[in-house]
Amino acid sequence: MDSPEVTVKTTAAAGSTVQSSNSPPVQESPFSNFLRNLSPIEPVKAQHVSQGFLGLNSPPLAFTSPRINALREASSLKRPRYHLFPSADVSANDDGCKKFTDCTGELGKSDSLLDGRLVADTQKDSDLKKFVQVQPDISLGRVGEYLADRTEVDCANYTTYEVNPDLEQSVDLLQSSVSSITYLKGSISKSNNNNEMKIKVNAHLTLSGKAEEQLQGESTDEQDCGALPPDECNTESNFFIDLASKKQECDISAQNEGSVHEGKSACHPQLLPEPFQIAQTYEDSEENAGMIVLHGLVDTTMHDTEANQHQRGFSRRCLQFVEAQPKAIVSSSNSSNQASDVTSLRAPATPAELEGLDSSHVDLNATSSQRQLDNLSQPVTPLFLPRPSGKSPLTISKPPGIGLHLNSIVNALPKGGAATVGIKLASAECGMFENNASVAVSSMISESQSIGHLNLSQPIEHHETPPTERKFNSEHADNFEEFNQPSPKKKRQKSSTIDSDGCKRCNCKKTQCLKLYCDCFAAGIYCADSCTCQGCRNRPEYEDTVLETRQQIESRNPLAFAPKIVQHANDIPVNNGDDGNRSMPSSAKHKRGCNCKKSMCLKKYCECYQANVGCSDGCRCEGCKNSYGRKEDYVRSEEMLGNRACKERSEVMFDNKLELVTSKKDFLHTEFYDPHLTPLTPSLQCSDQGKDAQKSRFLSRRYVPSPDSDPTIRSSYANTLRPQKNSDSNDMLLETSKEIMDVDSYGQGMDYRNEDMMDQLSSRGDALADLCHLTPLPGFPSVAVSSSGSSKATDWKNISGLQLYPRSDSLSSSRSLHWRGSPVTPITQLSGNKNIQEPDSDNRVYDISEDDTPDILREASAPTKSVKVSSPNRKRVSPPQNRMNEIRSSTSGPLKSRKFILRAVSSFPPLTPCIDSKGSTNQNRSDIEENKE
DNA sequence: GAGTTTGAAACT
DNA sequence: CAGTTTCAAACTC
Repeated sequence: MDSPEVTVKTTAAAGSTVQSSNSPPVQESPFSNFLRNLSPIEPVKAQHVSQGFLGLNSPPLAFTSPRINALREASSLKRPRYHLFPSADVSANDDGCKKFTDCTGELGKSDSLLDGRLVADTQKDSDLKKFVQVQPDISLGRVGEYLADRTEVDCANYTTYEVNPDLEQSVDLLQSSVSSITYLKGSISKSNNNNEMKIKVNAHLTLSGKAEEQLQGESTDEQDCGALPPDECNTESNFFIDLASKKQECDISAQNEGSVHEGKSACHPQLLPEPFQIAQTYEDSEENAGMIVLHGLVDTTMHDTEANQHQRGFSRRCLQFVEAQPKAIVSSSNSSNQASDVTSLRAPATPAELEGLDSSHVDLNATSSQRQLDNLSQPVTPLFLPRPSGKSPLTISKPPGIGLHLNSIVNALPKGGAATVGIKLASAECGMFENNASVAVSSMISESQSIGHLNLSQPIEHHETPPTERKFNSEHADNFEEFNQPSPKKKRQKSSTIDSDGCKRCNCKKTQCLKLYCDCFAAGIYCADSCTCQGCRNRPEYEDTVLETRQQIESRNPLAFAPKIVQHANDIPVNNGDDGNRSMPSSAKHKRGCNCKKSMCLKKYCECYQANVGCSDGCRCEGCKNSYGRKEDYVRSEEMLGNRACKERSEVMFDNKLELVTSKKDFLHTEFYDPHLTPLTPSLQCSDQGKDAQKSRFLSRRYVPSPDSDPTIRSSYANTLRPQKNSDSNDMLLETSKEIMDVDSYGQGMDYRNEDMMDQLSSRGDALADLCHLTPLPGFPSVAVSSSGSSKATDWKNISGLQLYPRSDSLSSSRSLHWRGSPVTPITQLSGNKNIQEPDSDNRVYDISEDDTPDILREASAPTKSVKVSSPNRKRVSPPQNRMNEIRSSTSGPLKSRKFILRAVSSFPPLTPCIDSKGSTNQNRSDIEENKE
């Protein structure tokens, strides 16, 4: 674990571009050696395992929990991730959020809320400052950065934070003596009178010091409403930010960097690689409870039953399978010894506080926005993590997903414009028990990404939801739908399946809501009161039954609960739409594909269409006229892309190799160590596809509100990406990063993330591109695995990156990153690596990312896309979990290839790209902003 | 709101 | 794996 921390720092530094000067020695020594010694694959596994289950450093206590808990965790764990993604999406996509907000005033409010709140609470800030003063090294600075990014704070301010001499020293110390570690946690929670926004920030800092020091500080603020605008008070939201996982920090930081704009460059990414876990939980006292958890890493230490309980409390309606959330929560709450808990902030406030601590650099501009957001009460910000490196804050855990359940998507996205983030989060909370894997990943975020809305949370207890909140939620939900779906149909959905809250509501009569026929069940959420189902057993009361049933279903089809929509590597924009607006979320596609015969994929009978995704090669549809993209077009585009991608990649690689080397080293460190933490980030970092982006579609968009609704986002997005496609490697990177982000976002959150990511990546896009090329990470087998739904916690943990998988689709190059996260991926990579330049590679990546299970299966398979995956028949094909595990663990066949790759890479770590990407982000961001404007 | 259509899920 | 049945959403009236 020690090493990871160090690596993180180094990576951060690299990201900042300051790499060479500051961290070089430190960075390389521990990690590089380690990496060199270890085969690339192995390290990843080891870390991965440790993190996943054990929690980063945390003791296995959490795991010790009874089997029952374990089961839940397995499923629940995934869920949390899921949540994470959404949140991550939000956080990561700050820019995107803004854009989104711009498009929809409400959304903008939500964004502003986070920022504004943060800013608003000066007191909190003071508290934070104190905390910070006590331990300057603490990663909190990162948080501040992150916040700053959100608020568009000057980088300089962060730099002060980030560049803590202490940290650097600590790094050195670490090198010299790994044994000593300082662990810090800061948890900040804030509760509002009416609405509770609790943000707990647990920052674990590991300082390699001679002596081990544990600092604990807790501060609790309950200023809330008083300080905050009354609006905020309306809803209760709990944010938990755990900065526990070091590894994740790297990823996050990299991602976050994107958020930081120009200032980033100035800022030095020296922040320690501390894991961040940010979990946001929204509770509608009434009905809705949503939690978003961002875990870079899962701290086992953090796990507490309390956390679980807490969670449950929050997610009333949602099944709680995720470990991550609980952990995060627990960590914040318990933080028994290790961490200092600072509770006080509302989500928004926290960032501000953090910033304030350091230098109060953060711009308070957000305040105005804050107020706007206040009403929302939904914490959009939740997920942000401050980056160690400083410049840009962070990355957000990507949503799990990319792959979103259709259901989840529906729930999460569509309705509220303003609350998009919150909504997403809520959706995730709501339901998603998805597969273990899915949960873990997303998530997206997200996993699959989605957040339960207010309704989701409805616990039995909380049936009562204040009308006001409900309205609020419903409104958001509506917005969401608008985004996702064509305006005309929105209404329909609302009336029928989606309830005011934006949550699904079913009408099952014979299945007791325990089969996939039930949208609620399929989405991993409990049925709500609004459901008109008969004999419903998909309720918290029947949790055991639900879990059992789920397991059964998963046993038959591991991917049953995995997100149905996966992002695609290809970017080819598909505007098939009848509506010009409706460009496809090109990058996304339905995992299994549809089988429509009479609807021509123009009605919601078609799952692809329903998800606002174009049909792909996996579809068996007849007479496809999917407005989001026809199957035919898809196939063609892919063919075309394959060739182009190869060429581009090869070119870029050569150009950028040199530059990348340094950055890569850092990156590798971070990745290896961090992979677990932030599976999502990798994808972002490595988006190979960026290159391919041209070809590739914009999958992520699908998550994003429908183009129609959200022109701004798209436009910015499109602008940034497309124009640059072919030109420079940097451009490529940017594009890729964007895509990645989209993918990552898991759908909804994706866009935002992308933006951030872009920013981060932009500066070092070149490096990233190279890396991508150089280190063909396998897509994300892991993701696939996770999605596959290994219900088991272990799998989930291993897969931690699952959420990422969605992204993986988009990014071929990113594979490397993914690869880290998921051991399995390597296999694919291997095959892919050889042929990085090969045309097929794109496809492969694509496939990997796309398919949940397929990846695993593919392992051995050659680069060629696996049409199979998409084939409808696959439905039940999901690979056995065991197998997946084996694959992950197994180093045999794949390993060889991996080793080969790694060695080559050793000179430049695949990870480095991430850093670079981060650095680049700034530029990207600016671009994005411009586009927005 | 009732009835029909549709395609996924489940079953054989 | 293919074919059939069941199911509930989507859709129409």
